[in-house]
Amino acid sequence: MMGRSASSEENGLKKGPWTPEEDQKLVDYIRRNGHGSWRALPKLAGLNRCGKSCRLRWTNYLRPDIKRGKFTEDEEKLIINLHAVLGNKWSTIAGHLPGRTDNEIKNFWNTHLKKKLLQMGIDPVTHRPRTDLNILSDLPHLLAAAANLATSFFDNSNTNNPLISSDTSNHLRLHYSDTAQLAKFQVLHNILQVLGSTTTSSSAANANPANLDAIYNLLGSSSSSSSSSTIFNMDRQPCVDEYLRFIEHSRLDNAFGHGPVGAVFGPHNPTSTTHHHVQSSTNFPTSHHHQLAPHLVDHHHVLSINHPISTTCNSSKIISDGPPAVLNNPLFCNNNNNNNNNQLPPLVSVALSPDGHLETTTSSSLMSNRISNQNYKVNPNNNINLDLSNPNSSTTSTTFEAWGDLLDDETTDSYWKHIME
DNA sequence: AAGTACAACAACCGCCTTATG
DNA sequence: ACATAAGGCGGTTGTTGTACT
Repeated sequence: MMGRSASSEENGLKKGPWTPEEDQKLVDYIRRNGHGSWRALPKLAGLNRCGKSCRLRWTNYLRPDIKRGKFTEDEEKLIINLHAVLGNKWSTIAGHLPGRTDNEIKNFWNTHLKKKLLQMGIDPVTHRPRTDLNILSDLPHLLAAAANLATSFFDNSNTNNPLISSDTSNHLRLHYSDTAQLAKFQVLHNILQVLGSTTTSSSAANANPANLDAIYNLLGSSSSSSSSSTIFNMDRQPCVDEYLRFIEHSRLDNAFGHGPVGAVFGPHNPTSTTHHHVQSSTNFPTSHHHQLAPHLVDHHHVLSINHPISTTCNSSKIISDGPPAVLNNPLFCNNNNNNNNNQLPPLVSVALSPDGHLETTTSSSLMSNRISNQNYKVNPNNNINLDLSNPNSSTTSTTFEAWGDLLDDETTDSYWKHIME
């Protein structure tokens, strides 16, 4: 038995898992008559269930067009991409995966994808590097996980790996020693996020010099173990020094209230009134549900989105009553063209192109266009249409790729310029 | 072999929106 | 304009299956 007790409830209606006999009754009835009114259905079909239970059983399990079985890699990537844009809008996400139900996708996310992202040091809610305060205490584990992941992802033999784009330019074909450095840098990147994001909180202790020393030591010890390796063709030590100076700089900036890093993950400060179901209220999830990944917003393009648009997405009415609060928050913005040299780059950006396309892009593809992107096309009827026909969709930028590109891209963000140069 | 911990997932619950009178 | 019913959505629960000790 699964789920709830199968015993009769006080109203006399059965709950809990469905028996094959019940399934048969439901299927037979709907085949003959359609479901009609769900409330009336159970009686007519001879089922001792509430209509809601019948509807759920039909839509999530018995419907003939349901695809069962393991999620494919493409489906997995698509879910991650859609989640980065839509948040926990499971039904909307399900609308883009034929044959999959929202419930199935939700379960898959909670049991598989969430963990996968966490293991990579990526916050599954924001799709940004993890910022939880345990990250420092979890450093050894994270480092090991990152190294393992990076090693496997950058294995040349793994051609299906989402971190490796289809291009053959050897951008990402790093040697093992470099891979290890890459992994460390990824961890450091996370640490930086933590340091920056906690300096305005009561946990500012995380940014104390002792922690910086610890980080420095971490890298220092590594430098002696692989003396010849370099990071992206640069001497490591100056780079590390620069990185740590950057941390300090960010920290000090924040202390005086004008540093960008510390507030990157701050409140979204929504301007809209309370919306319990954001799908009918704004064209972006609100901070109330923590569904908008702040990094989705690209400051460079945000201004052009600053007009009311009414859109529908997968038949759910979405009305914008002005730009989401985060769009007005420079702290969530890319730094392509601003003076926040210290701000970390967003992994994915949302942009409205001149011809009215709402696009999501990775930090690197903003510049290099090397990786294709999901396109949300706003058609004349103001319907957002996720273009899945894109032949490059199998190489669509994901958080994984974004990380790879993030470390690979030498031109996208002045932040990385600042560090690397 | 038995016990324990965890993963998986169907099903439920409560809340919200939409439809209808 | 309002009340209520119905449908839909997202979060959560609780049992089963499996891996591990």
